[in-house]
Amino acid sequence: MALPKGAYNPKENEQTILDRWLEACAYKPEYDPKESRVVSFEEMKNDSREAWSLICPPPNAYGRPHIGNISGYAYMDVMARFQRMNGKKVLVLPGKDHAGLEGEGVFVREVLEKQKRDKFDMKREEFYSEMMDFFENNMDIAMKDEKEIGLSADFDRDTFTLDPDIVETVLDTFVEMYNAGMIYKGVRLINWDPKARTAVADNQILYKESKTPFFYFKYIYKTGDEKRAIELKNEFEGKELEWNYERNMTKDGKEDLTFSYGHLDNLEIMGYGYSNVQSGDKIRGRVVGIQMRLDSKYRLVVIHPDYSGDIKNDIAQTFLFEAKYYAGAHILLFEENSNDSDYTNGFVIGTVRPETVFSDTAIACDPKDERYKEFVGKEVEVEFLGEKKKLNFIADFAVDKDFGTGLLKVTPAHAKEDWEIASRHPEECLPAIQCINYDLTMNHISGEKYSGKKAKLVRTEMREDMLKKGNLVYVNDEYENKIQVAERTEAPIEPLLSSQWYLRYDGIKEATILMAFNEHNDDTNLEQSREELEEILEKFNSVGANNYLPLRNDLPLQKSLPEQNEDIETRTDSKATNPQPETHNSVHIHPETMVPKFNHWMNNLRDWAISRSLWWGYRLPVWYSGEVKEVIDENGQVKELIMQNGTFVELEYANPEHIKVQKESPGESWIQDENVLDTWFSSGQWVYATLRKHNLMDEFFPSDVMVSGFDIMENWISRMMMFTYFKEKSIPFKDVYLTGLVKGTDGQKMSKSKGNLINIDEVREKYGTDAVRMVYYYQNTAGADYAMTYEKLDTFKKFVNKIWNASKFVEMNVDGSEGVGTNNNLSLQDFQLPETKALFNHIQEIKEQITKNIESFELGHATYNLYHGFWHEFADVHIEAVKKYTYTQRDKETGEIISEPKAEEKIEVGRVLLYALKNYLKMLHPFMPFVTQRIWDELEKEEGEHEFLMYCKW
RNA sequence: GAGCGCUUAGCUCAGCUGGCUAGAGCAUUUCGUUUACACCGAAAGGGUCGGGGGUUCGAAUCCCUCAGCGCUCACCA
Repeated sequence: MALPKGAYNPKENEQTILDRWLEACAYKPEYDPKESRVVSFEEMKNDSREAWSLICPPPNAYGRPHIGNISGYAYMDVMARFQRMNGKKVLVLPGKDHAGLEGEGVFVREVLEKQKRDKFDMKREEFYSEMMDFFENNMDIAMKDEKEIGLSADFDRDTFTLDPDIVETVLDTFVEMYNAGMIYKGVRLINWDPKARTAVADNQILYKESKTPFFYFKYIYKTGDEKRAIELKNEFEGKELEWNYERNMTKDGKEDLTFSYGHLDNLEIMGYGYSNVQSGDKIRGRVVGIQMRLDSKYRLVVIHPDYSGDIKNDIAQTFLFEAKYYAGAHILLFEENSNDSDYTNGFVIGTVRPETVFSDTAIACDPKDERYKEFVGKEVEVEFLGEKKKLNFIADFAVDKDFGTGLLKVTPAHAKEDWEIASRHPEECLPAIQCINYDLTMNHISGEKYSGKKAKLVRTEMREDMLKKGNLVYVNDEYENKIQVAERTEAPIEPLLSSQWYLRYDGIKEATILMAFNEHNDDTNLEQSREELEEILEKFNSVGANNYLPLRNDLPLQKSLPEQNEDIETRTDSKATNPQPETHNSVHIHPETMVPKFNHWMNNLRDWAISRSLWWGYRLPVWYSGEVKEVIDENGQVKELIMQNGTFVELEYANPEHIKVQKESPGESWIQDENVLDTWFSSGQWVYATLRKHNLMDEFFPSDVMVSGFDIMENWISRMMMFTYFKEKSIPFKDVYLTGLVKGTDGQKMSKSKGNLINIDEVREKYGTDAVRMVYYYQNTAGADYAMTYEKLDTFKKFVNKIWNASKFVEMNVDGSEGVGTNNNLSLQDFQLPETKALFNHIQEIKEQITKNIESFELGHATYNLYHGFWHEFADVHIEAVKKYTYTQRDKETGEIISEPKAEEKIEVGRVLLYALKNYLKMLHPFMPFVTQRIWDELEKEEGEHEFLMYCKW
């Protein structure tokens, strides 16, 4: 019964201790610390201890948990052990994630490709079952890591996202949401990867710098006064005029065009080719053209008689410059062309993709743009390449009046931004028309000449054609932009229409914003006030989603967006008036600074595309009564057809003869949708899905804390809140602790190429698990990144050893002493000596600080208190101070005994030392479970002190 | 472009709602100790708390502004 000599050896002790905990089932809520045994499930439920639960975020089960996952376990474990020590019945529920897209990717790469096999040679069932084997194998490895870092979780209840019970819950939710009108199928814009022939998610897109010709083309618009233009031409062609200069404008930067303006009779005059004109001077120049504007005003264009530049090109650029100030201007060059089509006005629009013009459904301008005001809300008939078509003219805040000519062609089928504009103006902009096929050839919508040709080729051909037909104004060949490229294939993304399943967030979104509502949510952060949100929610809950929401259809949700120029004065302190939410129905995010970020995300939520064309995951519980295919019809609209009695008819999403949404097949002839659900659809249900599976809802729901990396706060935390609200009308958890990013040994972001990766086995072996854990906690704050450096590891290895040695000292001084007494009931009155009193007080103070810090999730502070308190106060000050009562004092030179320790004093010192040590061990235990348990094992227990520190009273 | 954050000792970082001479670890220098611990102890040096301005009796801490860096989102027809 004595701690062995020498330094603490973690390797020798950790496994033994871990095995004892596991064998005793000490991690399970069924463990009864009073009787030190495992009770039945029913007994556990009747156990009156307060329940506390934490559901572990499931790591991707295709490999070992990474250092970030493991750091998460360390945080979770502190909380769990702390709660046990405070007498709670604790459930820590671990799990593993199937990681749909990524999981399938890893399996295909790591297993199939190495075996030179192809997914598409396999049957779906065969593929699925092989993958399941692969995952099951990996899950055991992952669980080993969880155990070794000391995570005190109920490993018997480890849950996989594809466990049958979980699948049931997830699919039930899908059906319920569908029935509530929240899940719908619709034709929407997707990011089409033409190389992989699949849709890719927004976050799998990269942006690549590229030089693309930028076309300014004209939608010819006849104003009916072309005759007047011809008269002006005849009157002024080639004449030299003398006119009064009014103002001089110099274009900044590289393009050295100089303009001047003036009047002659009733005609405005614009001259160029003039420079350094003095105010008030007369200007003389030759008329080269007439500029017409959509409001039918005319302007003569003149150049300096000595001008020797490239008139045509200069005028084109002049025109662009002008277009910024005068809508729809058009210039006639008298010497260049006499084709009548050149006398027309038009809407000039810039684009890098003229081939999509055939899909335009509207022309949009900035609502603040005075130039086009008179056209907004009207239908205009325009001409392009000799064809007439009608377009709606709309105003939308997404258009910037200062960019280009301030006009935007709305092409909902082929541009994301346009799709969004269209969704705000469905009447004017929809249905979308698709003119490009999935193989990037043009389809029938683009007319006979281009149909069947590659879109890129058509773009070049159109340049010529537009010029001939008077539709081309100017091309900037030096234009630089960023094009979207698929991350995997590097193929340029083509936005196209395709049918997808979507989840509409209405109702659950408002609920979630309210859940996280706190003092950070002032009016500047939220589109809607708390009152409005509550109103929406009340409506959502009282009438049911189906009545509240617009019916499912393939139109995007109509939504009014706020005016951009809100009065900034309203920003003032709404902070003070915002009521704090009730504790029981709100989620507290730590650190609070993440809340505005969270709100930003929530306010910008769009309908979520939940289907993925994969095999690994939850296949959609959707059934079709016949074969389904997607086509582009004669009007360019993407439609799904379904085989009915031998012919294809249009698939009606609301027709139960065509589609049924249910878990079981409606019958043999019904065909199940090929897609699986996005992984977040299941992880978003993780809290209640796991607790339901284990029949623990009554006891442990809602859970207490969720620990997660801050990088998935938006994707995961918010979805758990939304799903849980939908399904349980409750918060999923009370607190969210966000962890930062673990950086490498050199303080840089960990990456294989930098060679700064941490090998967890190696580090644990060399420094011990307790030291590794301390590095995660020490001086770290929620959400902050931190580096796992060898210096820090070394520091805490030494700290572990310091605890070890100080314990040996205490042991030496209490061993055999009588009357150490009931440590749990000691008070200041039990101590007489100033040194023992001081130590006793120190323990009270530090305990108070540490308790407060753990409860407020300030683990960095708590470990700082512990490190500093144990080492520099307990060991360096207090232990040194009491030594004089326990040592025989000798004269340094002679070696003669000066004084002997007094028995009474020695006992008192022993008592306070043991008291201090035991309390420190308890306080250290949640952070450093192994070494503290090891030392605890050596100490004599008093009544009420449990064999396991995690069940000792805090 | 928008949102959020960071900038404190040579290095890595704490410092929460403003308050006594601004802290820790590592590193550096000096001294000490071998009766818990050399994986030790005592002490020292080292900081215009990114720059500038403001509020205040008082600011690293609050406000404004500038600069540099980082993350996230959106990318401009």
